[in-house]
Amino acid sequence: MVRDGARSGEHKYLAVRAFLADLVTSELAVGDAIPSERSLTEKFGVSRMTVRQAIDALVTEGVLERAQGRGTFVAPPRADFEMRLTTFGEEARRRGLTPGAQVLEAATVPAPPHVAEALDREAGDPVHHVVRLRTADGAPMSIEDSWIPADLVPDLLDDGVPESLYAALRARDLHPTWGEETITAADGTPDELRRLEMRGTQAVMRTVHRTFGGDAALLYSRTCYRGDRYSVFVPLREARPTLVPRHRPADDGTGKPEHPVQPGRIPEGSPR
Amino acid sequence: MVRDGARSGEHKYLAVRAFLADLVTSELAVGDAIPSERSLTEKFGVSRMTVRQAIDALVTEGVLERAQGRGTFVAPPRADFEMRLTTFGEEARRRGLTPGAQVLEAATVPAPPHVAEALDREAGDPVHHVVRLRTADGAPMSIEDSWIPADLVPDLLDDGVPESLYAALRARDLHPTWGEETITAADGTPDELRRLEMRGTQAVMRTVHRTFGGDAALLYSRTCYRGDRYSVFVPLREARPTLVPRHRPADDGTGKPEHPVQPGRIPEGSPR
DNA sequence: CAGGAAGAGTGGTCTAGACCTCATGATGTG
DNA sequence: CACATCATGAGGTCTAGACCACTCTTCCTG
Repeated sequence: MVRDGARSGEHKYLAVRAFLADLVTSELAVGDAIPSERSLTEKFGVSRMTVRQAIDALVTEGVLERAQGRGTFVAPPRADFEMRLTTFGEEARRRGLTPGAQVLEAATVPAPPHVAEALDREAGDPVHHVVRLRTADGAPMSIEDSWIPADLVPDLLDDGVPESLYAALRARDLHPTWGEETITAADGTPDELRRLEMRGTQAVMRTVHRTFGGDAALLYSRTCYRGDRYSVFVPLREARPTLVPRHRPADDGTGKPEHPVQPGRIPEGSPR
Repeated sequence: MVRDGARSGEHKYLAVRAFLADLVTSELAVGDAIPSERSLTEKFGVSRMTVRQAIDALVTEGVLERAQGRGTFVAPPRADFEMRLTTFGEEARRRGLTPGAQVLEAATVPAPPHVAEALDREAGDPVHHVVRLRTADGAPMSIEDSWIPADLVPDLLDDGVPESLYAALRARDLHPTWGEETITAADGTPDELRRLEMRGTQAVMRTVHRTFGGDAALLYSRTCYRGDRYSVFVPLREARPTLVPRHRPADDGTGKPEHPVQPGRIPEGSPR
């Protein structure tokens, strides 16, 4: 897991990987070939399996592509436009906009039932609740309702609302590792339309979002975006038949808990 | 690449992989441990590196999880709820609904400019154009505008509109491998609202979609979903700093084309 | 009984080769 | 000049070990 991220020479394959990563970012362009596996073997004085381990990592990350008989090449950057776990601020800056926020509410409160369920806590457990109007280049973009379990970051709101909730989490070693988002379209409420300064149209995009890190749910949020100013881009993978494990056998007593936070289940289904 | 999918004994690591995949689907439950690497070594009479190659594949697919010092375990099924390249019909059935379709238009026409651009063709090239009202359990769900290059499937519309466009593509060995989708929320037009039988609300979710297979764009579609009946679930990966290749150096003449269809570029960005 | 040490078993990294298939360009040959 | 052949070099698979790092259990000691 790489404890401090410091020394890259810990493992030989990491050294090779680092060399190749640097090559890709500083020397090569898309479509260029990297040095052959055997030449890397000599350059680093390692065995070919070790070189392949380094290359394999970059291939599964989508940075490189192998072509038998021809070589290994820099892959076109899909990375650029994949949906990722980012904050409103990071995303806005990436698109060349200046992000802003106006705090509408900020308090530590007992978790309402639906929040508790989403965060895998008990109803009534203390959670930080922040409501913000997000802007890009000064124009209102979305209204964001966020909840964070208070025990993870007790002092989150002590000095006012942090610029970035993610940054605050990361500062406490709570690194977001994955998340999920459910998107719907709906008519905005009069209050929302007013806050978002929408006039011609009234359609908004609503998202329900959860962020996970380590074993726990870190953040639950509901956001309402201006329909006319916001779009979401989603890459789709192949729908290959997926390996699905056998169902848990009637949960006999021997249960090994493992995986405390079972993903999914909340969204999309649950009509009613 | 596995040509026919027939012989699984071609490569030893594929045999091990197949054994483990079968184990996962038929014997093990989430959280169970698979046999240790060394015991698989004996069972199959292969070296440990070969066993690891098989396990690695399943780990990167998300089927298994390694834990140093403890073992390798069946991972919880994310697969279940990832956004994938599916058709309306498959998706509806997966949610327990009966899909239906009413063809509003079907013709082979010269590609309008925006369609040509999306499909990476010349404007005016012949494309099949199909407009359908999609229903689930009889209730209108969406209006779907689809374009497919005519040269890929010349006889697509000869016997009426196929039940499933994807199935028709697959039948011609044009397997969709990946796609992209841009989602926005907007007010439906009066015509759309009427066709979708929407009364209380008028927000719709619009998606612009492209499907790719092999080297070519196979399908371009614009769909308008009822906002009150449709939602999209998106898993989010970690936003790790991505390796970005050096920019193409002013495209000197030596250009190796490669990668004919450059992904993205159309959606989301392009403000201007 | 509590705490620590040792051992066993797991995955993680690594070697120094081997032979295979595939793509490509040079070399002949008709 | 066009086409087939072959050599070269790339990645793909595989071996039979080695030692390391980590986890868990068991057993011994205080």
